[in-house]
Amino acid sequence: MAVITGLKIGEVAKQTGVAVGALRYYESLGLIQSERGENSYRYYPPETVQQVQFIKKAQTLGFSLEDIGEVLTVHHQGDVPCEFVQSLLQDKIQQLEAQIQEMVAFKSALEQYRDTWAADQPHPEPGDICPLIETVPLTD
Amino acid sequence: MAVITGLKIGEVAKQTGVAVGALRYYESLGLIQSERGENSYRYYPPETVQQVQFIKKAQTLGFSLEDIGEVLTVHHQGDVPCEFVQSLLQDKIQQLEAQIQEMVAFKSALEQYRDTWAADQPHPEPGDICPLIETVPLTD
DNA sequence: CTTGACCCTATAGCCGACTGTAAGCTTTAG
DNA sequence: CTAAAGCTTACAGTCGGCTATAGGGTCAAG
Repeated sequence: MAVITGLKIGEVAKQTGVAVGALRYYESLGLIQSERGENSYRYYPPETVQQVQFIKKAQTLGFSLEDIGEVLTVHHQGDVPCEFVQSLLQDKIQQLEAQIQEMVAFKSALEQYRDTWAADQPHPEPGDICPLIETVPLTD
Repeated sequence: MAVITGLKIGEVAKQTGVAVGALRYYESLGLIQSERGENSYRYYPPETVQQVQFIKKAQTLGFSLEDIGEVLTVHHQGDVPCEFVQSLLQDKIQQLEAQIQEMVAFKSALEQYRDTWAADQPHPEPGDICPLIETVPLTD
């Protein structure tokens, strides 16, 4: 009879700083694995601590849990997923750049409104709620 | 007997380009109001079209429906909410600026990783999933 | 033997702005 | 008259990464 060894979920939580509920969530997504004891407790192999830290590090880089799952899939296939990670990272950088550009443009637009409105109030028309906002065009 | 007149929800939807479900949602938040017929249909006064367009314009400026609700509250109190709108706008601009700065810093960090990793692969240690990501520090 | 710390499952809630669905009335066009 | 279009309520689902809760079982210390 194989005695089940390993870390209980609270120990993994303590060693990684990740909440117990989050760990169960990771497991539900297949990011980590456990063996079950007769008490139905989860017992994690010691390397789980490293794996959870890996997840945290990847999150630091802006990777979603889904991204991380794909990286781990590549890993489980016996490959070193570094190339894949690099392409994901490049994607993230490009998405970030695009978002930044959008936000900068949007901020400029808002500043334009702010400055125009500071200069002079538009003449209100009947039915207006705020004559300032009424000057904003409808973008269907 | 007062005959109930006004626009049915589908007509408002057609004239504003806002989905019927969204209009009902706005009404549930108190952003627009209707009278009910005996058939329990909503009948909107004609100015609802303008009000919905106002909501769309305010959304264009990045205002949440909650923000817009506050603006409308000021309006219903009989005040012209332009000053309030201007202060909201200024807040949005500042939040946006802060977010942009964060994203720029984050992007730089990612580019640093990308460039470092392009230069040379770190030497893998046993248990590593991706030796690249293992170089990322844990930020508890 | 009891108490408290720990574990389990299953479910709901959060954030925002909706969309989609089911089941059932009402109105309108032909 | 009938069928389609339009309206109603009420609720579930979406997105991501969790947290929180209820109602239990298990385990270690004193």
